[in-house]
Amino acid sequence: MKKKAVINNTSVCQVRMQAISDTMSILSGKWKFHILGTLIEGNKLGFMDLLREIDGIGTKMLSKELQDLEMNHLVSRTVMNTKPITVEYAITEYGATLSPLIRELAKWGIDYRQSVHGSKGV
Amino acid sequence: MKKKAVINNTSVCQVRMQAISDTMSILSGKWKFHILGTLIEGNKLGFMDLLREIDGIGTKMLSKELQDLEMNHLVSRTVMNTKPITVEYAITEYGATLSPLIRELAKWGIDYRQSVHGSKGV
DNA sequence: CAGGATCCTTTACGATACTG
DNA sequence: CAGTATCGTAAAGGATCCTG
Repeated sequence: MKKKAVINNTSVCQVRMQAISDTMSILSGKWKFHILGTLIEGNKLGFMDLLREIDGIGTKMLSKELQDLEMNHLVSRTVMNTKPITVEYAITEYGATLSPLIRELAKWGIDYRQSVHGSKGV
Repeated sequence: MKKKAVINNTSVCQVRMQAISDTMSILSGKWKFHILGTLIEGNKLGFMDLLREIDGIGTKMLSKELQDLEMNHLVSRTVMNTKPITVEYAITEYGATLSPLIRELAKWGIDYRQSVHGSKGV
């Protein structure tokens, strides 16, 4: 009985850790959350729009991260028929399932600032 | 009018990006979510317990990440009066505020597996 | 405009061995 | 048991320049 409980708990942990690893690997790096968050706000943005909105990112990182996100079906990429060509990036329906996570991430960060500013410790 | 709206939106974005950066920097690295998740499940674990539960981590990373987390008041460290000494790590009340975030992270990872296995694409 | 190619620096991480 | 010290590798990220 006890042994079984431990085994179950262990496997539950394994599942959680695997899931967290998956999410982290897909959203790894310094910029993906910023890109996704920006695309969730204002849908349909050009490469340059993103470059301007996301403070500090360069063209190399932006294009690389966008490719990663596109590969995982989190953002869509549409080449417009203009001259010179422009590209529109947008969040996909699937990518939008990350909204709660990103909201939590931002919320916690804001609360953190408050807890550091507001009181002394903690 | 229009200009003001844009400015507001921009500053809202800046706040979000700052918040996300804060959270990411505090929870950076490969292991912090795993450590926190493990401590949230079973409270009060020893160094070796964590080493066993968290698959793949080594002593160096574990001790370093635990120090980071302790500095940010997310976990507590208690040296027990045993011989040889043992140490108990636990999640703090403040660290527990990360539960929703970690749950979301794990949930999304699980859903992701499902969407990859279940159907072909997306 | 959108991005690829190149080069370079920094950091993260891991393995191993050692200590109170 | 609970770490620290040392060493080495790999990956991430940034700056700059170039192209269709």
